[in-house]
Amino acid sequence: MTPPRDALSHDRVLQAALALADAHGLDALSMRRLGAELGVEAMSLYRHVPNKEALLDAMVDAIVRSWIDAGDAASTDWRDRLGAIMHRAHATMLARPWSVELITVRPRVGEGRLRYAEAVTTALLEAGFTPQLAHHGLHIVDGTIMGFTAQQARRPTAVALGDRVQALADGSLAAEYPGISRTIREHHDHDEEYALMVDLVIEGLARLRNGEPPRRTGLGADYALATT
Amino acid sequence: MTPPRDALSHDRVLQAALALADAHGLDALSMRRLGAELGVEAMSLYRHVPNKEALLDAMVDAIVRSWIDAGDAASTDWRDRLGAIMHRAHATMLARPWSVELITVRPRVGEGRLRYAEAVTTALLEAGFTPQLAHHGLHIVDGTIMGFTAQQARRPTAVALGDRVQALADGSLAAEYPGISRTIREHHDHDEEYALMVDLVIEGLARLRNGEPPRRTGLGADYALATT
DNA sequence: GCTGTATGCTTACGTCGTAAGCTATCGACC
DNA sequence: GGTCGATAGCTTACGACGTAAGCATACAGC
Repeated sequence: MTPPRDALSHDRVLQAALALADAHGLDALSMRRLGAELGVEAMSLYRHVPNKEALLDAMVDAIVRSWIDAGDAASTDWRDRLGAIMHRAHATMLARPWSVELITVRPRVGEGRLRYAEAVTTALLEAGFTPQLAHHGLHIVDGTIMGFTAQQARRPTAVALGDRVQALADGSLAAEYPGISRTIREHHDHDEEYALMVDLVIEGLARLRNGEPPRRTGLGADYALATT
Repeated sequence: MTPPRDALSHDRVLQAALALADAHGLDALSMRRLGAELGVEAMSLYRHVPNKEALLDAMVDAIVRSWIDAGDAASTDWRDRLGAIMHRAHATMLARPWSVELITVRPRVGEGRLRYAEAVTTALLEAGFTPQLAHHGLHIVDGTIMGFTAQQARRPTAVALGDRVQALADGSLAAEYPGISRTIREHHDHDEEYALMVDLVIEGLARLRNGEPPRRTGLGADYALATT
């Protein structure tokens, strides 16, 4: 009945999943609905994808793959190479807010993640970082990208219990939260702020490479975990 | 039938939810199972919790609340105060790996999160940061905590497609991923690495406060998002 | 003792991921 | 050209899930 021209395939399923998440969010991505979007029953998808988990992993990898770019290696300055990757990662994740949750949480490593890790690692190694420090650097860069972006993605939809955010903004909670009340109304350019953090991290990495001894902070205090 | 001594309450439900997640992970936390754990039907929980979302939010807030400590304000050095908070946050999240996913993703702000944000913000303000910079600083600290911890929590369970991680470790993929292959075998103390990043971030913040002009990295390149 | 209110239980609905098996199409070969 | 195996999609079904609606019980205040 269905002409083989619009036959399913792993890639068509993947693209449709990305499109569906883009259009209606991650919660809307059910196998049934995804099938419907492709004019097909849910179970038909299982001919091309082992299960939903694998599909999510493939989505993550497709996105992470776009973080690196052939042009990166052309630049000789490791700072620019790293900065470009970090900014591209940030921009692509924010363009699909649902991806933040997926990427920060899924542990499965695909081709895309490996290539991204490789790009960051070699940039550091070529810049003269020891293997040990390059390893640390990868994790620091990785954590920076994910953490800042997740925090930023969380913000627009942030709602405090009982509209406390509103109360903070108009100053009526100034007694209880004086610090936040003073800062919350600052004008705020998110991209600018991210650029600030990227520079901060890259500069910090440079100092590590140059062997400047890190100053140990906050480890003296007893920060034993208080299990509530 | 049930004596009123072990009556339910919002708090008892919350504690049971935390315990259940601790024992069997977040996926095991269903209303039915949580009820069973309390010797009660699932629907009975709804007398004390509006819905599952609210319960998850309460769990997050209970954990975040433990990140700050009355002792923090005692220390005069803002670096120590910040460092203590960051290390405590890291430790408590890692003690309950399932919490990482919850905390990094949920946008709802409760009492605990507000108090944590307030603690970080006032530490920065009292250290002489401008409100604008203190605001940035809060987000940078927040991003650092979440990002690094999420990345670390993801790692132990990381599995690459077709055991590629194994292949990387024994060097058989050295041609394709030379950088990773060189660094992956480095001995690795996660807490040490986190301490490195905490110091890096705090040092970076200190420089910002002192007005050292950040060096702009990676913004020249075209990092336009490539929508796959 | 009566009654109103709080608490937990029962039943039911719609959704989810996916296992098992059926059917229909099509290319390759005798 | 007729047969046959493989491939792709469909049907049905099961056991979860969150939660809406209404019932039953048990206690507090009069």
